[in-house]
Amino acid sequence: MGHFLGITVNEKLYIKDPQSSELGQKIIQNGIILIDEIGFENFTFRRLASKIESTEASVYRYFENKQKFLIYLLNWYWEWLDFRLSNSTINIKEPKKRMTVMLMVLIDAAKKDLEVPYVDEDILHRIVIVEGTKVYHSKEVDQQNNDGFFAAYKSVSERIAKGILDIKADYPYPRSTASLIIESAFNTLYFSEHLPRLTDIKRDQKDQSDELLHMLEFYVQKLLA
Amino acid sequence: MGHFLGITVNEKLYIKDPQSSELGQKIIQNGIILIDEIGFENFTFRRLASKIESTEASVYRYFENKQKFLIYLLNWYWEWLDFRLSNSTINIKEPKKRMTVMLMVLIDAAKKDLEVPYVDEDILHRIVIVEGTKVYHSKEVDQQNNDGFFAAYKSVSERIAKGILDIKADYPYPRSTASLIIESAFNTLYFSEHLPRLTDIKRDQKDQSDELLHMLEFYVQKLLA
DNA sequence: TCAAATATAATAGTAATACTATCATTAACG
DNA sequence: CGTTAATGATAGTATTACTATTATATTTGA
Repeated sequence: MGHFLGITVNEKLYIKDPQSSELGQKIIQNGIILIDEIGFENFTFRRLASKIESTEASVYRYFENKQKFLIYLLNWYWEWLDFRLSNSTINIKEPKKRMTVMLMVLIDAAKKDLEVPYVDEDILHRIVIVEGTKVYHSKEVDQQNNDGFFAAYKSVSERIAKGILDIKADYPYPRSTASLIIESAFNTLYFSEHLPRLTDIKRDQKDQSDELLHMLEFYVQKLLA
Repeated sequence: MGHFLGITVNEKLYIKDPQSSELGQKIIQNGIILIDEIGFENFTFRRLASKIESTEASVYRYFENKQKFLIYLLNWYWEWLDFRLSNSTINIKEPKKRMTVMLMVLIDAAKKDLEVPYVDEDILHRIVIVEGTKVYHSKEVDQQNNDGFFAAYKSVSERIAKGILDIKADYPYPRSTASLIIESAFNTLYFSEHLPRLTDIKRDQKDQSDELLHMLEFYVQKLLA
């Protein structure tokens, strides 16, 4: 079982729980840094092992392969985000206000309420933006979905869908719109940096996340009008 | 330069124009089929060569590597889609009607108006849905963007953004919304098949693309209200 | 406290991948 | 008819993605 204040990751994603040992935590910590630095396609267990001054074989004792490792990290992120979404809205009764807070948490503009020493959540957030959709766009998606690899992502999505229905109970597309909001948030952050012609949010402006929040609120408000 | 009724693909994406020779066309045709069958991660030039009874070295004479090959195929698709969007709306003056037609073309519900013998557009469409976002989510994105690898995609997106502004000239987020529409359309088709809890559109229903069209029209109508 | 179990390190090895190079053969072209 | 261009055949290299084996250090618990 996973550790540390409740971030539990699907057991099928690892061979030996990396949160349970020092080496495992170093793998997580430096894996996040390395994937962010060189990108997932260039990332190898050999390089990671060398970075942490361990061996390839040792890393393989924790994770079957780098794909599972990435899914593990993303799962960790979605569990963490799901916790933060839950935690930050627990005392807010008004549906629209709840939605605003969820959007803030989603784009990471809210302050962190759960810190784990071996996970840099900001770097992990970047990884989720860049590599997030790769894991379910594979030939193994159906098998992996059966194994519950995407449960945490679906939980986040359903939480937002529920927030939509709380605002407007007869809204016809809560799930699609929830996915749309999540993907729009991430795409905007990525596009503003790399493909600016695909978005209206500028990278340079210092209140970028304000602008993004306004846009997402605009979407929600218009769609649920 | 590219061939066949105007599908021209960025020259930097290939070493030798595959549309100009029989072997090149076989590479395109069977490459599409093979990627669809086994997925891009399992796809290799060796396997492709064996499928077309040629050699790895021969395939490498056309494309530098499989990543460029995928970008080539996606580019081909975006050029083709851009042409169809343009072609199918050229005589429609009413902005809302134009948008509807564009949405229909986007989800492939409209009949084809340009057929190329060595490209199965339906299979290619599936590849775009599954592998489409992988190409720009890489460490090379900025260099590749400079080289114009995503120009065709941006052209499609801008065409839709323009369609949005034609309906409502002061709409604040035309580009983001255009991206959102494209990605929503593709995600819905993928999710309905593999991660149905992330969408409200069911796979089984026989009028699936009708439902998808309705949803996209709902989005456009609400957002531009 | 000693023996046993466990975790990691060190090393080696294999099959597949992602190419590059060379040379022979065929087709096409002027 | 001779030259050029395209493809095929074959081989080779570096890297990747693992698996296996043995040695050593650490922890545990009887």
